[in-house]
Amino acid sequence: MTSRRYRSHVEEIDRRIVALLAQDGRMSFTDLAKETGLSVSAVHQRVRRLEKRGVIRGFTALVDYDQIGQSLTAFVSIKPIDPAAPDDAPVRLAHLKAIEACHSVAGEESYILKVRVESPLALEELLQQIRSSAGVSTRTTVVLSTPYEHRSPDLSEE
Amino acid sequence: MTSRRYRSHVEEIDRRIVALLAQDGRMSFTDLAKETGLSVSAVHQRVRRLEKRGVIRGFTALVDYDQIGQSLTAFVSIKPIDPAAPDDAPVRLAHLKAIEACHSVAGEESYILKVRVESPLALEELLQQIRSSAGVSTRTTVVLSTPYEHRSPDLSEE
DNA sequence: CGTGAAACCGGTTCAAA
DNA sequence: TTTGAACCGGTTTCACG
Repeated sequence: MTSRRYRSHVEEIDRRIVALLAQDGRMSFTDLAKETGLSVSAVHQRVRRLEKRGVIRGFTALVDYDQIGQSLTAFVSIKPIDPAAPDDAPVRLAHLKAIEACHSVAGEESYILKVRVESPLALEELLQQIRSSAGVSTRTTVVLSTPYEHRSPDLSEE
Repeated sequence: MTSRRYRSHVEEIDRRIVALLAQDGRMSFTDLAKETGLSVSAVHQRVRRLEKRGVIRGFTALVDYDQIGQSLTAFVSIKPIDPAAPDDAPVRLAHLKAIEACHSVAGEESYILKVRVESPLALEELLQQIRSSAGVSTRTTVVLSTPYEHRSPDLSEE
């Protein structure tokens, strides 16, 4: 153990497992066992525990949405029109399937939404739905291209 | 087939497969076969083809970074200090592991970065590295909480 | 929390249509 | 492109340390 800060051995292995599964979500328990030096069933147990604790929230396929018709991505920042009204935008917007993510943020606006739609027309319609559903004004930044996305942070040192 | 626009049967099945794997990246081929009405090996072939075509770019575990020490998320918008200089920010920034995504965008700024770090101090250091590596000014929006993320768009109608 | 063995189930390949 | 069969390898559970 030569790291500057203390970290228990089990945490170290769990981080390793998480990093490996972030890199390849379908890696087999057999391969995880080889990489971590544990037995297959020990790794199996740890992954189950990580899922139950919510450290691993699930597994997903990374999809190239350009190739399946959802080729317009945008960030939509929203701001309540009535600052006194209850701030329940996330719930009010949850039914809109085009919204991939919703982040509450510090700063001028209150939330940043990441949205994916088929076309500029679909974006226009979506923005109207967002404004009327949540009682907000919107500021939209259209994505032109994405050099990279979904890179997994380095967990070896924190 | 009662959809308004034409779509071939194979496309329909591929979309179904993609949607299912976006929902559960570890779903077995056996279950995919049941859901799609195909045989196991037919589904197997289709998934392989989707991976080769790049429609499925890979598989990953969805990680709760709060629980593993990367608890500060932020969006960093960047703008070149010299607008005449070559615009190679993505390559110049690629070595910074804390940058999870890089989007080229329309509007006031040229790129939006999504970053994850351990602490405010680490964010400060990262911003300095971004500015010096890419020759840009930065505008940072700190994420306070994330009501939802990684929701898969509805592929049934596009 | 770790292990190895046993039983089971899913992945992968193949020839055939 | 599809299928089913056959084989192989991974998953899962178990009793034990």
